[in-house]
Amino acid sequence: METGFLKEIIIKMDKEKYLDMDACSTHHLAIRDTMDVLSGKWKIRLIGSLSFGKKRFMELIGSIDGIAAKMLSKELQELELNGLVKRTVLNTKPVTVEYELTEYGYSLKPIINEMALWGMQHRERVIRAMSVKKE
Amino acid sequence: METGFLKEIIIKMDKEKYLDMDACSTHHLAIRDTMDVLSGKWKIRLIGSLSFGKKRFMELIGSIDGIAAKMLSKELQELELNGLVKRTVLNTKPVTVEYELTEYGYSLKPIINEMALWGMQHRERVIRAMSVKKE
DNA sequence: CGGCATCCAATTCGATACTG
DNA sequence: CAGTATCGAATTGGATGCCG
Repeated sequence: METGFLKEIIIKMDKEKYLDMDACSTHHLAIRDTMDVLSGKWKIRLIGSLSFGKKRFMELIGSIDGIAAKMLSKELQELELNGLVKRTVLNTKPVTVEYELTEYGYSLKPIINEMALWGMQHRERVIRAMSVKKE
Repeated sequence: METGFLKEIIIKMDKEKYLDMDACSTHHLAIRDTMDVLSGKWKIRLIGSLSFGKKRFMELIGSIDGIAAKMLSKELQELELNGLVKRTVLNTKPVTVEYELTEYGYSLKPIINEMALWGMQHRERVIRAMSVKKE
């Protein structure tokens, strides 16, 4: 887990990115990076939940309806790999683990706000289109 | 295809979204909407390519290295369903089809810029972490 | 409690062949 | 030219059980 953070990303770099830029759009690699970091069924909700403060593993399971332990574990690890989340093991018995957003995690705020704004506008647009369709 | 635009989104609405908001993060549904619209292996590159102007189907295949006709067709349809891309069939023989970004498509610009910015910073962060690791 | 291993289902992606 | 159809591979997500 020590070197995993780098290893995984290096693999991605070598595999299909960072080398085959075309002239059409020079930013799509960086955009994909961002999308990849946020991709996964639960990551947005996870970040949302942690944005209100530290939470333990079971608290997260309770606060995110429908998530299974395996997925929670997996997506937390991915967020941790990318430095967005900090994991702290507490000296209790049985073990307790606390998760929290890092400062770097909070740096996603502008993007997330942009996406929330556009998503809301998009939904309104869809609903408007629906009511037009009905007439 | 006439009603598909609405139908697909309505299905999504009924299935798992728009109803189960929790108190933790009230925006994650809208954020997911945005992510869903941009998800897919080629959509970002497609938008990037079309941001330089109209292109025909074969031009897109030529400008986006590695994409197969099936995927191009599929992702163009999804973008069209969401109103981001306009499709025009020209009266030629054989048929020619032109694709272009709509005004609405260009409304993604703030998000895409935000994501490109964060993605670049993230990559720099990773590279910096790598060189630290080497020492 | 906080996971991991295993197995299974669903979705996504790609290669190839075919059509008006 | 601009697709569709079909098949198969790969990735992703979920259910269950085990373990320290």
